Amino acid sequence: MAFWLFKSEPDAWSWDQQVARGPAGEEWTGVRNYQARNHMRAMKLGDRGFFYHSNIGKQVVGIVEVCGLSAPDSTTDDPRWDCVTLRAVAPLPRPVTLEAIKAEPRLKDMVLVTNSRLSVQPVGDADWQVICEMGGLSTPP
DNA sequence: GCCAACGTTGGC
DNA sequence: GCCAACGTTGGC
Repeated sequence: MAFWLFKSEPDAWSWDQQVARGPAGEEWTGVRNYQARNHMRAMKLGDRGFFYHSNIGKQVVGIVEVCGLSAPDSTTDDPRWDCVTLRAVAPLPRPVTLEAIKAEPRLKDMVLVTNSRLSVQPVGDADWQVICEMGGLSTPP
């Protein structure tokens, strides 16, 4: 299983809204960046991801699961853009802030730190564990 | 609100 | 194919 990180401005789409969608999930529309799209195309059902609030909060707030493979993005007619479908799995008992991530030496190579503009990014297995523990999940769901 | 970093576009 | 101009993102 692979791990990812999805960024969203809570003004546009928040963790609470994601949770409200329930097990059916919601299409992760609006990505207009090739790198981010390619990551979504590489995702498999059951892959897990962090849900990160950018701009407001600047913290990882929850864990999502890929429940629909990459498919044409319904919010555009441009055939270049795809999106996956995500469902909420669990909130982090203690959200992990960008500040805390930057302060953790083991996370210095995270894409979130090295390329802050990429909205869908891969997360290494070790980094996943570290952030889950920082967030209060000793056993990731 | 500002601005640096980055990605994309389009003229040549 | 290069690169200047432009637009967007996102931290501060």
